[in-house]
Amino acid sequence: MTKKRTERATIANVAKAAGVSTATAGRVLGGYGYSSEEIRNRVQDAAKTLGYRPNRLARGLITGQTQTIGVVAADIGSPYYASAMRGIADVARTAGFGAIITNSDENLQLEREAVELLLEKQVDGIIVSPADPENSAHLQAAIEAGCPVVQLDRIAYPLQADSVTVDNRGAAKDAVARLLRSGHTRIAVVGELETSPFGDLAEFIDTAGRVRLDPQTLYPSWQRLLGYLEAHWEAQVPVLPGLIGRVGKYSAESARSCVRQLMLADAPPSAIFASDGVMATGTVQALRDQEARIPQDVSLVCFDDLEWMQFFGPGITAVAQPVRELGSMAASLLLERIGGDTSPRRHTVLSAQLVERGSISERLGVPTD
Amino acid sequence: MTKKRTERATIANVAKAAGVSTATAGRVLGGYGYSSEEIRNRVQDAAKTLGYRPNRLARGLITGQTQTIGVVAADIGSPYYASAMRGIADVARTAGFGAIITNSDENLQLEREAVELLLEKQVDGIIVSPADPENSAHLQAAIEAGCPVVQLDRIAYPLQADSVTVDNRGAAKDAVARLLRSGHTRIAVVGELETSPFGDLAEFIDTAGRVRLDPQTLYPSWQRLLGYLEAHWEAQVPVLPGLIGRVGKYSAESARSCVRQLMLADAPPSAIFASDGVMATGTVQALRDQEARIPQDVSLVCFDDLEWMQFFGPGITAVAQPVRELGSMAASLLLERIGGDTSPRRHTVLSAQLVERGSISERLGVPTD
DNA sequence: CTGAAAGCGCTTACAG
DNA sequence: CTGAAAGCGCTTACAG
Repeated sequence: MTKKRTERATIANVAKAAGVSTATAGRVLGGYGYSSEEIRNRVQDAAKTLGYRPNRLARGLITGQTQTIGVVAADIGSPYYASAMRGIADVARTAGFGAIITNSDENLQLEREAVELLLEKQVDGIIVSPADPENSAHLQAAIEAGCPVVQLDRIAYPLQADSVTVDNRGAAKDAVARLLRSGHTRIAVVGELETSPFGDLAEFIDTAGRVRLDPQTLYPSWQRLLGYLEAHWEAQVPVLPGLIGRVGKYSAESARSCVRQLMLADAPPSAIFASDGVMATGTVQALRDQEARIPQDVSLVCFDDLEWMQFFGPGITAVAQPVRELGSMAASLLLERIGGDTSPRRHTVLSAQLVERGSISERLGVPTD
Repeated sequence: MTKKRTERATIANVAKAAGVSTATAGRVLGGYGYSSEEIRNRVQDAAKTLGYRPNRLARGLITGQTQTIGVVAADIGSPYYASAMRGIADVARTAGFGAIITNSDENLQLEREAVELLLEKQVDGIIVSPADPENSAHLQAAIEAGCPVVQLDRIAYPLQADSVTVDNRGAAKDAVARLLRSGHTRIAVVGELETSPFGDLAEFIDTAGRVRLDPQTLYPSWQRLLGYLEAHWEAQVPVLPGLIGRVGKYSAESARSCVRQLMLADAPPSAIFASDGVMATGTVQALRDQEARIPQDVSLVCFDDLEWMQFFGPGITAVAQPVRELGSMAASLLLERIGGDTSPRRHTVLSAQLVERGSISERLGVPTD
C-alpha cells in the first residue's frame, strides 16, 4: 500500500512535523547548510519517526549530479567483464555511487542505444569498451554534452577520452621471448584475429616489421600478435606464417579445429601461445584428442584473468591480466573526472604479469601418463 | 562546455521554438496525449534541431516510475552472477529499463546498504540473492514501501516475495541416482556446506531422513546434499558420513585438501559428486596430485552453469544450470510485478539437466577474455 | 542561523 | 486537440 500523499515522508512533511521551514529541514537532511544543534535534533527526530528517505531523483534534478555511472560492457556474461564490473562496483559503492550496466554485444547500434539511455538517465559519466574502433561519434557527443567517458580494455582511436587498458603487446612479447630463450623456434600463436587492421595477415606482418605500430590502435588479439612478432624479430628467429593460427571467431570449438590443423601439419610447433582463455581451452581440447594422434609434448602459454589463476592446476604458464583492477582504475579515473579533474587525457596501461604454473601436461587436468 | 541555461534542449525550449505550449510539446515528445499531425511535425522538427533529449529524472519524479531495476548480487565477479546479469540486462533492455547493479559480498550489512541506495534512487523493483536466509526485514520493508522484490538463486524464507531458483535437490538426486545405478556404492560429495541448518551434519542427515524437508528453506549446497541423501535412501544404499566432504569455504584450494583427505582414507570413494564448479576444480586438482598417490579412476559429476558447458572437454558428466535463464526469468517476473501484476506469489523452480561429456580427465578450468 | 520564494524538467488534471 | 497552471521532492540564492 502506498501511503496517502500527505503522509509521505518528504522534506516538506518532515519540516512540518519539526516545525521548521522546508529549507531548514533540507539543510539538515541534505547536510549542506548551517543549522543549530537544537534544530538539527528536532529535524532528525521527525525524519526518523516519519521514516524519511531522501529522493535522489529530485536531488539530481536540481544539482545536475545523479551519483551514478553508466557502464557499456561488450558482454557482461563473460568472466572478463564480470571481473571488471566487480572492480567498478566496489569503487562506485565506496564513493556512494550507483552503476547502471548495459551490454553492447560488440554491436555498434546497441552501443549507441545504450549510451542514449544512460544519458537520458543523466549518468555522471560512462565507462565503455567501444564496440567499434572507428565509430565513436556518439561517445564524443556524450563528452561534449558534459558526460566524461573512460574507455576500458580497448580504444576507439578517434575518440578524445581517457582509457585504461592492459599492455597486451608487452606481455605477449615477454611470454613469447621466454619460450624463444628456452630454445623453441617453432612457436604457434592461436588467436581470434578476426578482421585484420590492414589488408591480410601478410600485410600486417609486413607493416609491423617496417613501421612502429601503436598497439593502442589495435584490438587486443592483434596487439598480442604484435608482441609475438616483435619477440621473434628481437631474437632473430624467423616468423613462420604457417604457425599463426587465425581462429576468426571467439569460440573454443573453432580454436580447437584450428590447433588440430596446426598440429597435424608436416612440421608442428613445439610451443603454443594462446591469445586468451577461450583459445587456450580449444587448444587443450585439440591436444587431448586421442584419435588425431597429436603430439602432446607442447608448451602452452596463455593469457588469462588474474582472478582465475586459482582455478589453474599447477603446470601452465599464464599471462595474468589484472582485470578487476582494470575496472577499479577506470572507475576511479572516471570519478576524478566527474569531480572536475580537467588534467590532460590519461591513457593508463596496466601490465600483465607472467605467472608460471608449469607445463601444458599439467594444465587443467590432463593426466600425464 | 555546458550550454547556457536558455539554450538547453528542454521541453520548454522546444515548445518555444515550435511556437506551442510546453504541455503540447510534452505530449508530442512524451508520446502520452493527443496532438494533430501538423503540431507533431513542428515539435519534432524543433526537438531535432535543438538536439532534445528527454530527462528521465524529471519524468520519474512525476510519474513515480524510473524504469530502472536494482540488482543485489552476492558477487558480480563470479561467472554465476555474470550469467544471471546477462539474462537480466537483456530483458531490461528490451523493456527499455536500466539495471543498477550492486554487490552484497554475502554480507548482510552491505546488502542493507545496497537496498537503501536502490530505494533512494527510486528503482521500480529489486532482484536479490539474499545474503542471509533469515534476516530479510529490510527486503520486506522495501516491498511494503511499494518496491517489488524477486529473489534469485536463493530464498530468505521469512520473506513474502517471488523467487526464481534452480531445482538443486532434484538435479543432485538424479545425478547421484545415476552413479548408484551404474554400481557405485561409495560416492563422495564435496560441497561448501558451511553452516548446517540444524545442529551438526549428523543431525541434518537424521532430520532429513525423518521429515520431508522443504529444499527451498535450505541454501544451495545443502539442497544438493539433500538430493544426494535421498538418492541413497531410494536406492537403499547406506549413507557413509565419512564420504561427505564439508569444505566449509567457497574455495578451490579448500576443496582440494578436503578431497585429498577423502581419497587418502582407508576406503576411498569410487565416484565424487562435486557440488559446484569451484568444488570440481579443487577436486580435479587433488586427483591430479602425483605425489599423493591418489587413485585416479574416479567418476566425477559436477554442477555448473549451462553457459560454461562449451568449455568442457568431452568426458565429464555435468549438471547444467540454466543460469542466464534464471536471470531473465527473474527480470521478466519483476517487470510483471512492476506493471501491476498482483497475482499470488510465484516460486519458479528451473530444473537443471544432466549433460554428459565424458570423464574427469577432460575437465577444463574457467575461461576468460 | 532560519525562512519565503523560485525553479530543476517534466506530467497531470482541468478548462477551453 | 491545445494551453495555463499546479506540482513531483528537492536545492539554491537571497533576505532577514
